[in-house]
Amino acid sequence: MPPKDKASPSSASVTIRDVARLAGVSPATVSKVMNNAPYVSEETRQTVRAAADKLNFRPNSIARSLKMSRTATLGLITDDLEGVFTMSMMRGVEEVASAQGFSVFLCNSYGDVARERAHLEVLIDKKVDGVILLSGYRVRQRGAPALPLGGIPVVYLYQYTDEAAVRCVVPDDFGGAVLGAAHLAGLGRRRIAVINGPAHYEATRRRLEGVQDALARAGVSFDAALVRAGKWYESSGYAAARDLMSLPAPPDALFCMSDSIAVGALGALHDLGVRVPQDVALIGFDNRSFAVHQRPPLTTVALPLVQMGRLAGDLLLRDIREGGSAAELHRVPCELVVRQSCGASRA
Amino acid sequence: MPPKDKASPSSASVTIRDVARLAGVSPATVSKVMNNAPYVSEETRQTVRAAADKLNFRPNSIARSLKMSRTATLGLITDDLEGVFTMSMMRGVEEVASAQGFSVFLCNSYGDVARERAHLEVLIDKKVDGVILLSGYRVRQRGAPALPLGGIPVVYLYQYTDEAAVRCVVPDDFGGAVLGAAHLAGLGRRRIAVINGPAHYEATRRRLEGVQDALARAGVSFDAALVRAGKWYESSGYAAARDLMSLPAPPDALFCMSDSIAVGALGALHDLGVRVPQDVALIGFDNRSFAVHQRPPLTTVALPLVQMGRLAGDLLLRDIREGGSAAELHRVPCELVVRQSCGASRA
DNA sequence: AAGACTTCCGAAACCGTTTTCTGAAACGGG
DNA sequence: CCCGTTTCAGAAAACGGTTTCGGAAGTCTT
Repeated sequence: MPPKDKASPSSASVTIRDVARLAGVSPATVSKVMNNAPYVSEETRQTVRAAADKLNFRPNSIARSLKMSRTATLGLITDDLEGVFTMSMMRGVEEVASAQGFSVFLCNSYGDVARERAHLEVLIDKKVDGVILLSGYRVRQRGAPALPLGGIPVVYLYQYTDEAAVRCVVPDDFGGAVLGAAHLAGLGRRRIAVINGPAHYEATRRRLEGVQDALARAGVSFDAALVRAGKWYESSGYAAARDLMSLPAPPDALFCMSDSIAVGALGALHDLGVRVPQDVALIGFDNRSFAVHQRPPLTTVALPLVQMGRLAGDLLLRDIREGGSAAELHRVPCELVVRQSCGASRA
Repeated sequence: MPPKDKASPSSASVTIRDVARLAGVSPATVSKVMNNAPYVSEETRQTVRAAADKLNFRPNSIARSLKMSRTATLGLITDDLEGVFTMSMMRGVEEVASAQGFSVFLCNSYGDVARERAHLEVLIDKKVDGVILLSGYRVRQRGAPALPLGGIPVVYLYQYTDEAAVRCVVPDDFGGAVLGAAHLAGLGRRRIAVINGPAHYEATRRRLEGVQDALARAGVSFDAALVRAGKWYESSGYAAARDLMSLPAPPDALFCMSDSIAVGALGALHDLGVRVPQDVALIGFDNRSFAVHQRPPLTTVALPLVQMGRLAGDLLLRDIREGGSAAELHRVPCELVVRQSCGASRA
């Protein structure tokens, strides 16, 4: 009996009017029970609900959005979808967003301003309730171009900006460095060298300040002759480590500002025949996935990427809910993950 | 003069009626010129356009979607947002989607069926035009749960399924293995061992068939005693390599079915004092980011992740446009990237 | 018993587009 | 000069929900 239309449970979309008709009430009433609005009797509630799920009714959120002008939708624009830190942060925001019933649009700008702007316009047109600008880079981007945000809340993730009234969430580089340096000092290391990233990064500056602070507090002297700055990559770490170890009084610990640098340094130490951690302790930064697979496994300070993503999502959702938008800078604390390259194992 | 409303170029949303009023025409006409519909004079076209961008008019795509019941929106559900292969595939689909004016919703199911289902329902409610189910795992997922797709097109990415009328795109594991094995054979290797992944993976089976095929074609005999199966991880590669090299007649080449396995094997060979590539050639699979940083840099067969993503996006968009949906399985070809672990350098 | 609330429900307007459908004007052919 | 066509423009009806508003009934006060 294919002609019977009763057999198919739904197929073409069933509207609020359909369930109203079946329940013998008005569309308005159906709307009210679907939204748990007051002033509808328990009896009709039951009737309507029964009708609704007999018809397998699912409210059309497009229609709802049109009326309410809220879409329960976020935009996420990243400048490097394939960046090594990107996906963990994305996981954080996706997690809190979907937990609160929001969906997130994914946009990749490839670091191109025009593309970013285009994405943003589409997002605005699609009436997202807020957007997160996520940078896969560490570069501090001062004076970002004024974006055509349609008056919706924005938060910058892993990115600084000078724009007024936007929130930023970044890792607490200073605190992270303190953690690492204190660890080294606590293990008895006294000549602590640092192999830093490029000088123009905000992160490197703050991390360096962090080790200085921690060392001062621990009573070990900081030797400025023991710091090298270079690139974030392995080769840079390799060269710097060789250089440092050829000093008349070589260091007994290497604080590397990235895990990549650390594996480079590890290679140099290996080539030089110096033992890690017996002769020199080695610590990295970032907690990249390969850190655990080094020999010895790398002690490192972890970037709180997922937490940063979660915080960004929470801030944005709160702004959406409450309308506020103070220009706060949130530094989320790093975490020390100790493995074996410093000579101490977990308690 | 704050009371003047003329100063602010837009602020509260300007609708099609506003520009109609300013242009002195009806809303219908404005709609027509915005969509380049025929039967409107060039003169009014100009007038309307002028009014539109004087008012900075941006059409409300929610309203449009409501009427048209097409949202220019895709859903992408991944079971492992942080998976090592996920983001490259995502980049591919984002690329083609946004190039064609589509936005993509990002959903992370954590491999949890209930969560996947929940996401899917939200996507359906949000009236996405199609969805991509992206698996970060290699596991073949036969008989996936029948999902409540609301009659919209779906494509499975990096994932097999038995469901009717859905498209799948996966890498051509067989062809990739042929590439690698032929490379080894062409370099004169005769005793080629393979360190495989778990036996229950479709990928491992096909890859093994690939090397057998290539070897047969190259006239080098395939020794079944020279294959080991294990996990995808380094430790597995390490153990297998040691085992293989302790044979009375050890192999002169190791075909590792993942780059992780290969670096494990590389470690074993190093510990054993056998030289790579002089004594034994080593080839990996996947082209992971760390492959290039090995010593020697790893020759490997690259998974065509971005291309797979692009293809999935193209297929889906085509289905959306044309309504078709044949259940095709697309195997996209892998690519050999030769570095130094096999003794041949690039031409 | 009359008035003041309170509860319950539905008619209708609305959100901002698109799309008929109708009609007027211009045009062209015989 | 009259009668098809064709071009152009607008009124109005959707699309599928939410919300205001008013009316009807019921419940408490005095």
